[in-house]
This record gives sequence, structure tokens and C-alpha cells, in this order.
Amino acid sequence: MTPNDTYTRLANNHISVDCVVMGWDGERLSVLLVSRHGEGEEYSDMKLPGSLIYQDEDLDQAAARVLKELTGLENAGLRQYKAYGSKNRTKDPRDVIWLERAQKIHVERIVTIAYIAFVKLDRSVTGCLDGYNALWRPVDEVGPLAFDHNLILSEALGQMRTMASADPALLFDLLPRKFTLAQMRTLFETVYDRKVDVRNFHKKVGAMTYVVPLDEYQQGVAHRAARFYKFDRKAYNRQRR
Amino acid sequence: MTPNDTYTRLANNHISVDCVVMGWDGERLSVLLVSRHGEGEEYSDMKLPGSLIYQDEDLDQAAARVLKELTGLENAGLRQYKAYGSKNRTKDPRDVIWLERAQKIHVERIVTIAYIAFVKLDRSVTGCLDGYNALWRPVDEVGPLAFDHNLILSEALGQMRTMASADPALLFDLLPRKFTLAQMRTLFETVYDRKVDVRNFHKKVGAMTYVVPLDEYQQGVAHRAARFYKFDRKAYNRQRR
DNA sequence: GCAAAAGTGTTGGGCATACACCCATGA
DNA sequence: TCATGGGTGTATGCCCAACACTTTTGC
Repeated sequence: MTPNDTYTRLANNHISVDCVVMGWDGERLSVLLVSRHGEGEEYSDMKLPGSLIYQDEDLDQAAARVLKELTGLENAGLRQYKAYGSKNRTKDPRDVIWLERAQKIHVERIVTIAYIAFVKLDRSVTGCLDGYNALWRPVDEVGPLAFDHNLILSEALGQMRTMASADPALLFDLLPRKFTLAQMRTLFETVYDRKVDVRNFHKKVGAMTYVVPLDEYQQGVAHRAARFYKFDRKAYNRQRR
Repeated sequence: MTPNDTYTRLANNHISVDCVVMGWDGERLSVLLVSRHGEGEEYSDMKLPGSLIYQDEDLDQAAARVLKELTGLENAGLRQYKAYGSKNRTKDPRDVIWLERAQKIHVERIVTIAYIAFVKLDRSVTGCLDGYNALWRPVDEVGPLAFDHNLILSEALGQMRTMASADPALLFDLLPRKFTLAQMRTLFETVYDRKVDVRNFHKKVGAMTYVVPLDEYQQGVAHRAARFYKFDRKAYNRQRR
């Protein structure tokens, strides 16, 4: 192989970031999707929020930009977890046509770097989505997505478990600032996909100095009111140095 | 922002793969490096083996190609672990000049996808390196590398621990086909950077049905000969399904 | 008073840790 | 016989899993 061969065989590549943004509504995990409209032929489907990267930004910056435009969040703990570069990922002509129209680029290949983030589903986040055709969709109700975004999403769910085992603080990003132990337990059960014993759970949380009980209780519930707790990140960092 | 702005602000990107190939000589971890020679000014330094990707190959294929050309290995369990795309990674003029000469491309940005692999240091691997200016270097003796390859390498060491905790079989890729428990223990001590109690270790390995004792012992050593063991991958996969 | 979810302790088994001496071999 | 590293068993504490009843509240 001569150098010239090398030159001509190099792909005309583009690089993008895609964000898997997870939210938790107290019952289920949801993911943030944006809708995409084809022009000529009539169709409309969903994809993960993402963007090609600009010249003056790092990968992490590009991902942060996407998330900020969509949700307004600035420090959402975005973490890169995998690059997707199969040459098959742009094999659907719809995807290529859409890209070339929307981005005005000639597409041979797009390698995308996938990021994952966990956010609280409060009004500030759920509010400003309309302008972007964005919505939250429970992960078990996500239909076919553009490109290989279904693959990216399903691998993100595995990543979530891996990351959460390595750093349990991540899951508190999904919970409201004040939460009950039942909420916390349900979240754990969803993420790890197994039942958690109530008493053992209370015992374990009791030992976590960074989960602090508040003098505040649920109101207006038709049963004994649950106590609220909060996550103390400073204490957490001190403990796990 | 108009579509035209978007167009002009997109980077002229290139995508590469870099491989952190780890080997174990019984005492220390080594990493496979290739040397690089600058032309005009005189210098010679080292870098991780890597390559730009070609049009007709996936990321994984590109990484496999690099590894195969260098070592002849085909199924070395290469795993992607991170993408590096900081705009600063090509800030050293030497790196840019070298790239443009060697690859005949105009370089604005290179995003690289880092892979890690664990291989046995037997003759077949250590043999065929000469033609490529490649060598094994103990990880704690690695000097300054090109680009951000020192960063990539140091993050690979962390990844190794994470991956090995999730899937202990990885470490057997580093050991010879027949190994003593002392070798295995030393490897664990290196990877996890802590002392392991000899008796507890024997007990634990005894419980691993997939580490099978052979009727073979060391010869010619100036002390009691150690028994050899082998790793039974089938049994391992059966157990950890 | 009843339905619905919150909260609370004890026990047993398994697993990791700590620890010291004898064995086989070549020089 | 000595120096070197190989191989072996027991006792302890900790963490995890299993398990059922009482409390509070709104209706």
C-alpha cells in the first residue's frame, strides 16, 4: 500500500455527539427524544438529541451545548460512554437524505460519540422543550429511532447500571431534591431490575451518612405519611475520597 | 444561526483509532509502543499504535487491523473504552507536521477512539515487532508520548481495573496458557495495586472451577516446584452465564 | 373500621480477613 | 545445611438476605 492509496481510502468523516438524557418520574425511567420530519416523503420519527461538533469545541463541550439548548441545564454530569462508528449506521437512505438536507453536508460516514446524563424531571426541565419538538418518553415505550439510536439507547441502560455501581451518587441526580425512601427504593429496583427488601433497604440507607432525614413529611396521603430525605453531596464526597 | 453558518463552522475532521495493548512478563505490565521519527528537525519519540480509519471499515475493524499488522493477533479481545476529541490534542506543532507528512492530509482535528487489549507475551507476539519499530515498554517507564497518548494510557490503566472487576476472565488473557498461582497472584497484586494474602488467594482460586490444576510442576527451580494451572474458558462461560 | 403504604429487629450463612509454619528443591 | 519460595487451615467479624407485624392516615 502506497501513501497515496492511504490518502484516497480515507473516509470523508464527520463527528457528532448524541445525548441519552435520562429522567425519572417516580415510577419509570424516561429518555429525552427530539422529533425529526422528513420533507419529500411524509414521515416523522424520533431520535436522540445530538449535533455535529463545531471546529472550536471539544466533544464534551458539544454534548453540553446540545443539552443546554434543549433543557437549559449546564452542569448535568454528562458522561461519555461509547463511540459508534459502524459504516452501517447510515445505511438507511432516509437518514442520509435527512442529514444532507438538514446539515448541508455530503455524508459518507458519521461517527458519533454517545453521552449519558441523569436529570431531575422538574418544571424547569420539562418546560422549555416545546420549541424543539422534544419530549420525554418512557424507555420501555420507545419505538424505532433514527440511525442506530435504539442500539445507543439500549447500551446506555447497561451503562447506567455500571456507572451507578461505581458511583451511587449518580442515582441521586434522578431523584427530586427531597425524596422519600420509597421513591429511592423504587428507583433502585428499576435500575437494577430486582426487588429490594424494604427493611434491609432502610437499614442500609440508615448507614449512609450522606442521606439525611428531614423534619418534613408527606401531606394529604391516604396512609401514614413518609419522611423526606435529602442527599448531602459534600458529605458523600468526604466519605468516598 | 443559519444553516450556512453551521456548514462553515463544521470541522474538517479525521477519525483514528489508538490501541493500548497490554502485556505481562510475570513481573510488570508493559504496553506496546511504536516509535516515530521526525524528519526536518531531529527527534524520535514514541506513540501508541494507531491508524486513521478507512472508508470501508468500522471502528472495531480498524483497531483490529492495527493490532494484527503489529502482532499478528486476530482475536485479542480489543475493547473500545473512550473517545478523545479535545481540540488541544493536536496543539503540538510537531504532531501536526508529522501527521501531515506521514498521512498526506490537512489536519484540523483528529478524534481518536481508544481501544484496550490484553495479550500474552509469548514469542509469536514479541517476535514480529522489529519491522514496525515497535517495542514493549513497562508502563511505569513510559516517557512522554506524542499527542495526548500519555493521558490515553493512564486512563487505560484505570479502565483495566474496571473491566477486570466486571469480568475477571480478562486477566487470564495476560497470563501464559500454563501459569502458577504465584504468577496469577502477582498479576492481581499489580492490577489492583495491593497485597493479596497467599492462603486466602489459594482458597479463592480453589473455589474457581474454571481454574484447573495440571499434573505439571515447575522444573529446575531452587525451591519447591510450583504447580501449573490453566484457565478453562468454557467452564468460565458456563458458570457466569 | 378499613384500605394502603410506612416503618421497624433479629437471625443465620457466606465471604473476606488475619495469621504462622512446614515442605521441596538446587546450590 | 541453608536459602528460597510453595503450599496449607482455622478463627473472627462483617455484610447480606430472609422474614412479619404494628403504625399512621384519609376515606
